[in-house]
Amino acid sequence: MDDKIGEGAGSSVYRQGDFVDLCRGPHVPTTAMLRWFKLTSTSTCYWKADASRESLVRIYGWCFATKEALQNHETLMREAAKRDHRKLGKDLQLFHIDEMVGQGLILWTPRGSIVRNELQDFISSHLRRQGYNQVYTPHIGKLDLYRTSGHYPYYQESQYPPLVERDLMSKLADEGCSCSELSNRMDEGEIDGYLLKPMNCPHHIRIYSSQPRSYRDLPLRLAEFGTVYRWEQSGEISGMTRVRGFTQDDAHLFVTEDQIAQEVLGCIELVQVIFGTLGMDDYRVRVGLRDADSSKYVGESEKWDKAEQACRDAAASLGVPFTEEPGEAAFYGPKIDFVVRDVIGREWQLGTVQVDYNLPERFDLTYVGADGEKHRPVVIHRAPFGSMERFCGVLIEHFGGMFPTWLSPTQAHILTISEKHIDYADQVRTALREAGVRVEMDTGDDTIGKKLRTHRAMRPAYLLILGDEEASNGTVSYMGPDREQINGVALADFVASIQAEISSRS
RNA sequence: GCCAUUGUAGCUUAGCUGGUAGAGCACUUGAUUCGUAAUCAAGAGGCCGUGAGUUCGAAUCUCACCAAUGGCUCCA
Repeated sequence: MDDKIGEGAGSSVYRQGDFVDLCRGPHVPTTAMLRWFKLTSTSTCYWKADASRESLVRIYGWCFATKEALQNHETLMREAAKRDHRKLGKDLQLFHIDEMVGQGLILWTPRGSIVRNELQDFISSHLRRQGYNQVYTPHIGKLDLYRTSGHYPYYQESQYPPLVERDLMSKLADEGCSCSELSNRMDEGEIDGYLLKPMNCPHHIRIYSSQPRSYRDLPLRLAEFGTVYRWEQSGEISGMTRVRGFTQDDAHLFVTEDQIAQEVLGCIELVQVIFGTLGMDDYRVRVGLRDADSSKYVGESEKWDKAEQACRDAAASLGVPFTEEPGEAAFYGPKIDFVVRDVIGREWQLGTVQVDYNLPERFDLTYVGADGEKHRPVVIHRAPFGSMERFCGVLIEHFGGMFPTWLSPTQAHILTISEKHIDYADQVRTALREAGVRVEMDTGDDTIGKKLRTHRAMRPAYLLILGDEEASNGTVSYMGPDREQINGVALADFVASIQAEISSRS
């Protein structure tokens, strides 16, 4: 009780029949209020979340005061289940996870790759506008790089174990080196190996240090859709939202101290633009600070204080409410996270902006100031989408698989009434393709009813229906994203309007 | 990783207390050429997650492993 409830803080006790519960509450005054209930699942958990203790059975259910409220909730949950990205990902052929490839490793299929590419193009266009430089770095790096960055000791449990060169391995085997000895000698830096990169920052930092830098070069903004690998416990892995290999829309901004506020703000504005375009307005802002257990973090306390204050100031200038949460910081610095809620109420951390005084120190980064002296830059880490995998997973659910036209894997599906209309359909397809529209065509011998049923299921932005009427007048009839039907639009007009819709990303 | 549940064709699934598999959709072929959410018919497709064990005999029972789902813990 002492460590759960702080000194002087209030506590409450609830009673229901013979059951007495010490709980923050609130509880309902009486279970008589919960007339309608349904048990939904059972699971286990541990007393005080300690896996070494015996497990307890937990029973989950829904209860409501009225039958209608319960039924409404059930309907809502059924609708939410239909939007599950794991289900839609399979039905709409957006991605595949293969047992033979491995748990938590996403295979992007052609349709899903289109969505990802469109998103990447979208963000890249904003980065160019904001003066970012695109870079590419490899997927592995020497262990020594991560010893310097601090990832190796501080982030070890989240990493795949190091790769050791073949010759070195056989030499160590000849010497009778045991696995635990190997591991110890790697920890002590006697043996080097390569690590699958868990983060992109060390590589980007080495690009910074590859040249002498002047204050005139700053801010230097290095961006990469960088793929990283993290060892997640098998039970954590889920669909696209929690995986072992993922691509961050990453960038590292090398700035002077007085550029921090402005650059952090620039990052946050980018996040807001992106969320705004995609209609994601159910998100909250979290300022992640370090907690009392200082062994989890690298760097000196006064640097942390400065960085935490910078994050607070930036969040405050946003004009949206934010929470400060101790223990949510990265191991090298505090951060501002954008947390979105999915259709079933789960929260996902997507975009993140982190202020880092520590890595510049560890890598001895410098720039020459106007005074001719060497100064230490500050690094801002930022990933407005978080990772392409998680972001696409959340987006699939956000849109229920019905992507806006610019993101839609196939933007127009052409359906013919009969084989008489194939020639005209070909013309329509050519016109759309030349306008850069992604088209699919069904000239098969199914009835139009069947074709509509089949193609609607794939959720294209537009369904075009072509028959005698359209072929003889050079028009199209279509159902747009709202599935309202519009008939007899001149082909050229339709092409122009869909093209405008796509290029404006509306 | 821990606890629980689950694993039958590309998808959704039937298969009772053990006697080596059925269906719908999708697919292929043929017929049909059709105006708004399933045209008709035929065909093909399964070592029942993997490996052991019990048994005369295992999709079915036992064990181990793999994977998924729901939680716990952790995270982008």
